[in-house]
Amino acid sequence: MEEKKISSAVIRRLPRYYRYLGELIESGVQRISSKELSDRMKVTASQIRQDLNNFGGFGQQGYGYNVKYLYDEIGKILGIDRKHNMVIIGAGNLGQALVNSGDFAKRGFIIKGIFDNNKELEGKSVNGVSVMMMDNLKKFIKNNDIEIVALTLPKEAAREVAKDVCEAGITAIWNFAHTDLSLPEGVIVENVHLSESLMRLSYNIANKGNKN
Amino acid sequence: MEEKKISSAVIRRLPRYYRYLGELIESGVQRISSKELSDRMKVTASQIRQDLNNFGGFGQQGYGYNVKYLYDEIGKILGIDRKHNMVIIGAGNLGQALVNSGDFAKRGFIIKGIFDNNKELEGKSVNGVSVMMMDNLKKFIKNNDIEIVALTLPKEAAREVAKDVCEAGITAIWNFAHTDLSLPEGVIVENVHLSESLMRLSYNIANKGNKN
DNA sequence: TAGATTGTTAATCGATTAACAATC
DNA sequence: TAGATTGTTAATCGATTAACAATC
Repeated sequence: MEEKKISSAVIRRLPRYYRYLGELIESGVQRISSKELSDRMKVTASQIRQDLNNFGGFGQQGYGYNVKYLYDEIGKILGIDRKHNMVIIGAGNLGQALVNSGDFAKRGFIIKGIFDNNKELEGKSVNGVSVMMMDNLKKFIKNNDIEIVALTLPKEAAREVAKDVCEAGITAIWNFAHTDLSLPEGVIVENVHLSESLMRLSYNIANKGNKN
Repeated sequence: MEEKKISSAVIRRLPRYYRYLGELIESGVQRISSKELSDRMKVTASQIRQDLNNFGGFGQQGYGYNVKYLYDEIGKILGIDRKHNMVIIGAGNLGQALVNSGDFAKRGFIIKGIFDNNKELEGKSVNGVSVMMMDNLKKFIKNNDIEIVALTLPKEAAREVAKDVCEAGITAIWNFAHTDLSLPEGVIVENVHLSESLMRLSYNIANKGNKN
């Protein structure tokens, strides 16, 4: 108990550590110091040690960190040491692309279903998952132990569906719609706003050179 | 000259202001105070005023902000008051989804081409844009005034292609590959790491309740 | 043991919030 | 003019970096 609150800045960096450690494993590196990792990742060694020590002492003085061990520990912290069942709502291009991508399954995020309310898509097979109609959604969530809902829908529909799935007991939403969702207490939202990302790129193009 | 450096925290918030202002315009609201906007956006009024005043005084004492004017000004700051030509490299599911989406064109990001090195995709029409082979890429970039390259490729290929397009004069990359790109000085990268986003969601699921 | 490198405390830096005078 | 609300300075808070004692 009495857990200290971890800042979101730290959490934002964890998956990046995880990715670098994964690549180190692939290239056969077994131990690494915070200094060496800091050189590769272009962050300070101090930040790496501070970040990790939010969760425990994973290193050893005079030695550094065992790559595989640290990788596994960060995996546990991130909650990817177990499977997460997911459904995609919205079988448009992006929704289908998510289903088609194998990347998420590799990390334990299992796409159990994809939903839409366009009758023409009903039954269409996307990477072996067939598109279902929205009226089956609530029942499907309950019967298939679904934890995460990804919303790849227009904003108005997304707001409605978000409300519905929360009523069905969902507490984690991966939101690709161009809107913020206002949800009950305790429901977690992770937003992916692609057009905002592109605008930041555009800002940096427009202000290139103002680096002073 | 003597521009003060704007922090990336501010830049990250700008597109969100832009989005809220756009919705206010749609619902016919003509003026808004920082207080009122802060209530809607769940940020402090102080932060809104500080953020905006990095770029100029867009409001009026005793009145607030003119919604349409502020919207347009933020659009200019973000560099979306003009068109940006873009190509997508990697005609997989995600690449095709980006081409199929009309959202980017609406904001002035025009997808001029999509490339792959899979011969089977050559000539395939995606939303009216036909897939080209990579050996045409450099020439296409030069002849079509391409400013932004989106990389929707596996990481190894992305690193290579990034190098190539920089040689062809590209200075802005929208990177969806699961890797960081090391690029020449002055080249801008905006990363979209979907699996990292999903891991943050997973972290928050695993640590739900530790809100103290 | 000597050298290396962590874990952790202290110092610095930057971002957010509060306060209020300026002014529409 | 009086009321409202900005623009901006000052205060606070939090995150990052530096330093170093602990220890493998």
